[in-house]
Amino acid sequence: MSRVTIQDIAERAGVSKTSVSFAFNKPEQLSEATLTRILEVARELGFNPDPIASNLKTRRTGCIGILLPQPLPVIARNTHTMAFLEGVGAACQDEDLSVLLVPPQKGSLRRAILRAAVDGFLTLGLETFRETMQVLKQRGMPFVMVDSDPVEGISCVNIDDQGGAYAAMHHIVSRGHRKIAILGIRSGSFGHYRDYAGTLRRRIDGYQQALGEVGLSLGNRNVRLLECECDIEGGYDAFREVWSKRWHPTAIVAMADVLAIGAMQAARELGVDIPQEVALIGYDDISASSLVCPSLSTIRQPAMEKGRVATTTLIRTLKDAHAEPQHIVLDVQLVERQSS
Amino acid sequence: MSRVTIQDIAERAGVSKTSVSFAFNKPEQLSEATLTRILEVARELGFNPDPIASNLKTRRTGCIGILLPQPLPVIARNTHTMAFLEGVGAACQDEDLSVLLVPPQKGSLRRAILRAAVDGFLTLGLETFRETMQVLKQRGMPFVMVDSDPVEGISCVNIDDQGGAYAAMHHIVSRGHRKIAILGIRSGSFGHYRDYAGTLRRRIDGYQQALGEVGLSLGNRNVRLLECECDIEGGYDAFREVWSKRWHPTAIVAMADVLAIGAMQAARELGVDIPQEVALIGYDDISASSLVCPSLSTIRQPAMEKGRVATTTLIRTLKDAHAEPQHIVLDVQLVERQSS
DNA sequence: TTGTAAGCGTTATCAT
DNA sequence: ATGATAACGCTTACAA
Repeated sequence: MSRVTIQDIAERAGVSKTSVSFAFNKPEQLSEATLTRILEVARELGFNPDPIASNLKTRRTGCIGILLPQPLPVIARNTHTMAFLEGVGAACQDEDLSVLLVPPQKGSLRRAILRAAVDGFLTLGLETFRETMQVLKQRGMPFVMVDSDPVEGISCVNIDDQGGAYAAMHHIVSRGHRKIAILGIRSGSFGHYRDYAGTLRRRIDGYQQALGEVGLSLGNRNVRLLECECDIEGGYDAFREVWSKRWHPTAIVAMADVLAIGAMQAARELGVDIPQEVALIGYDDISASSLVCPSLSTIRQPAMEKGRVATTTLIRTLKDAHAEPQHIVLDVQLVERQSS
Repeated sequence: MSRVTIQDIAERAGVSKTSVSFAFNKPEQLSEATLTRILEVARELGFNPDPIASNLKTRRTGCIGILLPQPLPVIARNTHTMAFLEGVGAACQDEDLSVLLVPPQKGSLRRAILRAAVDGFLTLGLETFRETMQVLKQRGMPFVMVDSDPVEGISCVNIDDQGGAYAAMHHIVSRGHRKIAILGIRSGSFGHYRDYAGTLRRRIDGYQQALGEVGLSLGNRNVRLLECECDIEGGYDAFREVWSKRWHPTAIVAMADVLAIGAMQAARELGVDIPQEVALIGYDDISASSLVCPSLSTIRQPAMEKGRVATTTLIRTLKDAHAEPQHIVLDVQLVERQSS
């Protein structure tokens, strides 16, 4: 028993393929009699229009892709990304769009982009965004970049990364800390923070700015950067590593709450008191941050809002290819809690 | 400037469409000379095979759909689901599959299923699984059901819901609690827990079993069920509601950790001590549960493993349509922490 | 190694 | 209100 097609229904109902198509897409064009007859036959044979064929013809998939910088398992572990997804979902609901998660294929985003059957892309915190942009443009597909460096002529949604990082570090140094470990996010420029781009770059800049105001700097002996896998375990490992050395910081500034929370766990295990022995501040304000003990000071960024805004921007472009590209920057906010 | 197709490349390179197709899919079939020429031309014109057209012809999309029982924003808020997704992602990586998140469209899963361009589905905690199964079968698409009632002839992955629920409630009653509030998950059978199916049904059964052993029962005056939206806020609201009444439980058993954590927040705000005044136990063991204060007793279920197993099962079916349907049940485990 | 030609299952255009 | 027919852009026997 091979696949039932529109053709089968047409024959069986004694009408043309056009009519069958109408029955599903523009029922109002059909007389009630034929409509019900067609639907009846379709139900009998268990027919439904093939979405792929339909996609090909209409050049629409009803589906937007989120281009992920890392494999799905890593992404799913990051609460902040999930909050972003929440916003995306909210914006998609009204338009009945589905969301395709597009991680790198065999390590290559290029492949992944070229194979994804979607109407448009959201890119999330790309490092290699120059190259990726190229591929996206080549596919001639609308896209909105989130957490990358703004680019002329392309819609971008960002948060005030530098301002937030400045606020975090300022908070720390203004409390007198002068021995500071920064838990960074491991990236393609591993070991070379000077080569950072996008979000990472701006955050480092913000940290540097606040450090500079008290005569410190990342090159300095007393300010150290560790680049971690961006999950709880990454932060956990980082703290243990830091504490295994002779040099101990009096404060830890993490580029993500997940890292801070991991560090907190390690600290607890090692009997290191937070905030007495080490002050700790994160970035993101994920929902766990207010729940942990001690509660985590952090920089709140509107992750969900970011997802929502990026998605509505994309949808606008989807509907009107000539919509003006937007550059949007969302505000962040220092949240002081117990960990600092 | 219209879309560049395989035809254009063929003409420009002076070869047939076949050869161009080979260049991208079976390069080894081509002489080095023609291969490079074709690729050269393709690069020049910025051509890449259209995935949708390719999907139609090959009847493969390289994409599996996760059928979600609720809108995406709700799902994204649930850490447990995200852990599941982590497992799905892990299993997809090797096969270069993407994941399409398929929430109900205009409230209807049916519509969503029929429009999704995927190779197979994972269903997640469906309540109306009878009807949904029907639609899935109609589409003739492989699928694996997760967290539903097992069905003959269809692969299902479940956890030992009843055993876990029994363990949770047993833990509570064995500590002497006789006034108990259960925070349930709001479902289609709202207000009628006797109509529950699937996971909810089995958990309720497990609770009942343990309650029965000490002469209690859900119908009882001192065992109350509240049905909550399954997120932190839902648990928060529920606790406030419970505490606003004259009747106060000495223990709260939540069907999900997110609910328990929400309740914990409300308790803190109201100055209610956990576990002194109320003992609290959850279900799932999401990552936040070990981090909150007091840390949350719960039933650990292998969410990620569930995702991984379900996905590999689906992949097996994808590769061999005649693979034996599997019924898999994963174990759970009581985790005693401070909240009880 | 490369070319020819027949689909894949729809939708869209233009008639009638 | 309904039908004939040509796309949509690609893959794949089969032939050369």
